[in-house]
Amino acid sequence: MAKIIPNISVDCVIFGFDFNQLNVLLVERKLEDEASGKVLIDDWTLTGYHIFEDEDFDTAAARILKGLSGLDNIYLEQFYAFGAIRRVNGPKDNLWLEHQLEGFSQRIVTVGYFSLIDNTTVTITHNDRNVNWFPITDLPELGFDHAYILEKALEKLRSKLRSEPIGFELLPEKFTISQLQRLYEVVLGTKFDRRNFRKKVMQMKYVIPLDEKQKGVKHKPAQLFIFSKEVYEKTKTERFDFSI
Amino acid sequence: MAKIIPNISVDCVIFGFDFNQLNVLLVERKLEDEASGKVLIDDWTLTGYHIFEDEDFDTAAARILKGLSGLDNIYLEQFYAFGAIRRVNGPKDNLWLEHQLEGFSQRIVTVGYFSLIDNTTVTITHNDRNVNWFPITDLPELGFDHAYILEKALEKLRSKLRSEPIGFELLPEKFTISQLQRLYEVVLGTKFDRRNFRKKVMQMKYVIPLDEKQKGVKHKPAQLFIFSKEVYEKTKTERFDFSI
DNA sequence: TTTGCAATGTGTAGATTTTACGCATTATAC
DNA sequence: GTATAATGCGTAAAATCTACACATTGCAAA
Repeated sequence: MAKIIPNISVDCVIFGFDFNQLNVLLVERKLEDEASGKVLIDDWTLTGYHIFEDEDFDTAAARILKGLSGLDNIYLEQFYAFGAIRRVNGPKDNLWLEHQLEGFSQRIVTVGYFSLIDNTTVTITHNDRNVNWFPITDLPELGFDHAYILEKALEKLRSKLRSEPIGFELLPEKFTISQLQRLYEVVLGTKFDRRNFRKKVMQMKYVIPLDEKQKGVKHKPAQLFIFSKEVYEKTKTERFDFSI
Repeated sequence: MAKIIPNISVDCVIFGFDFNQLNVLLVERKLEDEASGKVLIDDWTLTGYHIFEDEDFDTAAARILKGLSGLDNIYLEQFYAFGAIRRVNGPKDNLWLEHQLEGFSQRIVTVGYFSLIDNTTVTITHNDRNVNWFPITDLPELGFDHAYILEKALEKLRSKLRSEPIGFELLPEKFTISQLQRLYEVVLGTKFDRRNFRKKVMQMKYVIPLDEKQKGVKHKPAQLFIFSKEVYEKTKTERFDFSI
C-alpha cells in the first residue's frame, strides 16, 4: 500500500434516512490511559482518513465509504475544503493526533464529502471502533471541527435537495410518495400539503409509477414508484429561477 | 514571513465584467532557456500560490487578490478542491514546477476560489509577470489543469447567479437595469425580455433607485440603481424551488 | 361478518406569477 | 428641428401555485 499524505485528509458526512429521521454516521473516538485505565477521550467523529499518495480525493472518499458499507456506487459529492489554522485544536484533538500520528504536528487540511444512503437496508461496520447512526436532531459531542463540517454538509444537502433529484438516494429503490414527502419535510424542516406535493411529483416524468403496492402496512397500501436517472437526464431542462 | 506549505495551494478565478463581456484574469507563464534564449514555455495560468503555514485558505485567497488588485473586501468564495493525481502532469507543467520549486515533486492539491470584480475601474498589476483580462469566450492556452478549474468556477458562478444576488459584485456601485440585464445574459448565455426583466428587478426591494441618471451616453440616459446588501439580508425569505 | 381506523387518492376554484407584446418618451447628433 | 436609439410603462392571456373536502381501500378489532 502506498504511503499516506500526512497533512491532507478526506472526511465523509454519511447521511442516512430511515423513513422517519435524517441520520448521520459517526465513529467513536475513545482513548484510555493504558496504565490507569482512565478514559481520556470518549466522543464521536465523522468518518475520515488521510489520502494516499496514489489516490484522488474522490477515490479516497469512495474507499472510506466502501470500507464502512461494503458498497460501491453510492452517491458521493465533495462539498467544501476545510483548512482553517485552528480547525483541530482542542486538547482532546491534540491528544488523539499524538496517539495516532506520533509526532506529526502540522496542520491537517481536510476535504469534505457528503454521501447519501438508505439506512434501512445498509449495515455499517468497522473493524475495531464503534460506529453508529445518530439522528441529526440529537447528536453526541463531536471531536475536531466536525460539528462545523457537519453543519456545512447539511446546508449543502438542503440546498441541493431543492434543485436536483438527490433525495431518491436516501430512499430504497421502490418508495411511496408519502415517504418521499416525509424525506423532504424532515430534511428541509418544512410541511407540504399532501395533495399539492403529490401533484408536483406526479408531473416529474422521471418518477415512474409501478404496478405494485406497499406491503405489510396496516392501512390502505400506497403505490410504489421508482426514480429513473436516465429519464431525468433526458428530460431535464435548464431551469432559471433568478430568485436572488 | 512564514514558510509555505509545499503541497497545498490556492487558485483564484478572478472574474470581471466590462459591461460587455465576462472576463477572467490570467497570468503569463513564460520560461526561456537562459543559454539559448529559446522560449520553453509561454502560456497562461490562473492566479494562485501556495498557502503559508500560518494562513487559512480564505486568508490565502484574499492575499492573492489583494496583491493583484490592491483591494480588500472583494467577493471571494471557495468553490472546489482539486486533488486529482495527474492534475499537473504536462511536460510544461513539470518543467515549470522544477524551475519554481526546485526538486519538490509531490502532488500539489489546490483549493479553488472565485472572485467577482468590476473590471472597468480596477487596475490589476503584478510585479514581474504579465497579467491580463481575457474574455471567457476567447481564452489562450492554459497551463496545469486550469482550463478544468475555470470551467468548474464558471459552473458555480452561473448556478449561484441564479439564486443569489452576486451579480452586483461585477458591476460598479451605480448601474442601470440594462447593464444588469446584459450581465445576466452574458454570464448565463440567455436572452431576456427587456420589460419583464425590468419588472422582475423592480420588485426586488434591495435594488434601490437613485435620483440620478446615466451621463455621457448618446441616447436617453437611464436611471441609476444601487444594490443594498443590508436590505437583501433583511427581506430575503427562504425560497423553495423543488425543481429537481 | 361487520365496522372503525388510518392512510391513500382525486378535483376544483381562486390567487399569484410568468410570458408576450405595443407604444409613448427623452437626450443626443446631424 | 428632425432622426436616432435607447429608456420606461401597461395590459391581456397563459401557466403555476395554493388552499381545501370528500371518497376509497385494505387491515384489524369487535
